[in-house]
Amino acid sequence: MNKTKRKIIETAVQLMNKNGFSNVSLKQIADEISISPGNLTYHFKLKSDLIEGIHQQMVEEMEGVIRPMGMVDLGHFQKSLLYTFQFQERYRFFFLDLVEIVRSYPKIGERHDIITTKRMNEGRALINYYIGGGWLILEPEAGRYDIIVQQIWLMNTFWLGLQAVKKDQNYTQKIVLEMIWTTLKPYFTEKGQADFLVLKQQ
Amino acid sequence: MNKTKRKIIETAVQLMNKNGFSNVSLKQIADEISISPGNLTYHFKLKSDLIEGIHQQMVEEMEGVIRPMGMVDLGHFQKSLLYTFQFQERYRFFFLDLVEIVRSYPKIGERHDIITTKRMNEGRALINYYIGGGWLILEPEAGRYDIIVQQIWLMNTFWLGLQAVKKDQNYTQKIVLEMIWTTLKPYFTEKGQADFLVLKQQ
DNA sequence: GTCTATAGAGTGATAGAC
DNA sequence: GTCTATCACTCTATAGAC
Repeated sequence: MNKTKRKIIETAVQLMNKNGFSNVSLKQIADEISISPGNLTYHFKLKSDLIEGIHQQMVEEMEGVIRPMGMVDLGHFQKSLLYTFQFQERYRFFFLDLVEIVRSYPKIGERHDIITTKRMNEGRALINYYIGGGWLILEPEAGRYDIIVQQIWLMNTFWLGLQAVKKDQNYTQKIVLEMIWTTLKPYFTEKGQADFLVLKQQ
Repeated sequence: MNKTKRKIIETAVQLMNKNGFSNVSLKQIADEISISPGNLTYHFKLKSDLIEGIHQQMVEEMEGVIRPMGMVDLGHFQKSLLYTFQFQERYRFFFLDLVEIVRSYPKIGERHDIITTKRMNEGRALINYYIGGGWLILEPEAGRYDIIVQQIWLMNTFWLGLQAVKKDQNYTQKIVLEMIWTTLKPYFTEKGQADFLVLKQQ
């Protein structure tokens, strides 16, 4: 990808994070970067091409990062969450306006759906690993952990919205991290409990 | 409020639920209801007046309903959730595009923030009541139930987004209800457990 | 209370010169 | 690869007749 094309995407993301997805026009992007609207059109024939280009970059960046599947301990989950938070802050607009984006660009919706399913499966696999390793208790009833994975996914996906709506209280990454761990707390074994306390002190 | 004004609000809500908040124009509303744009402007001088009018109606409707505070058993929470779901389906657009609405109309944001704080406090009070009544165990660590209230609020506020993003799986009210109850399950006393089983069979 | 007509700004997209 | 110019459209809001 050439320099201008890259710059366009970078600027678009930056403006969307600032003003919200629906409130950024092609002209605005062109002005910010000091190129002509016609030039922008040369690089991305349609607006949807630009949006899909941004999403493509997101996907690559997300996949490109080592999500260490050599699961060693509870710290893996913690690291995974912290990376996700960082990623979400970087593409804030996407998670804040997710519904509108998916509605307006169905292709992105489909791709995101696939990714989501994949992540939920990974989450479930991680829980199984933690059960096997003696950090989490056996599933107390059929489907319990599946529901917990969904809870965590929902919190992890929409917490930026919570932050945007309730501005006064500071719903920081730290709080969300706590919310997510709290979901798992009742299911810790003694070993899990002990390791979690160590993790918390770090 | 006169008939036309009422009709405008009703139609606006209906169109926004269908097409998304940002994708509904004043002209569209006027066309749908077969009045002139000028007439619409007569009833709501500015677009923001219309949006605030809709929100006003939402608030009134929400407050107008008896949220029975004579808390008797776990069924109260269930009823309260089911009413909320119904309300959310009715004003789908608001919860799906909450972030964008709050961003574009700060007045609504402020009002909504106050309501949210109030609801969270109600949630915490309900949990205290359930502890006192022997349905829930004592707080296992300081602040645990506060976090749980926030988890429930987040799930309850953004589950429609989950539904919109993951279309294939059916994230129905039933599933969300289960997600929310699952959050409380580990904290049931034996009495709580027993009463919940009865509730589930209804 | 309802209408028509229109202003004025913004949108995405196209054509063609350089 | 970048520019200018412009089209066709949509949006909110206003003015004034009925």
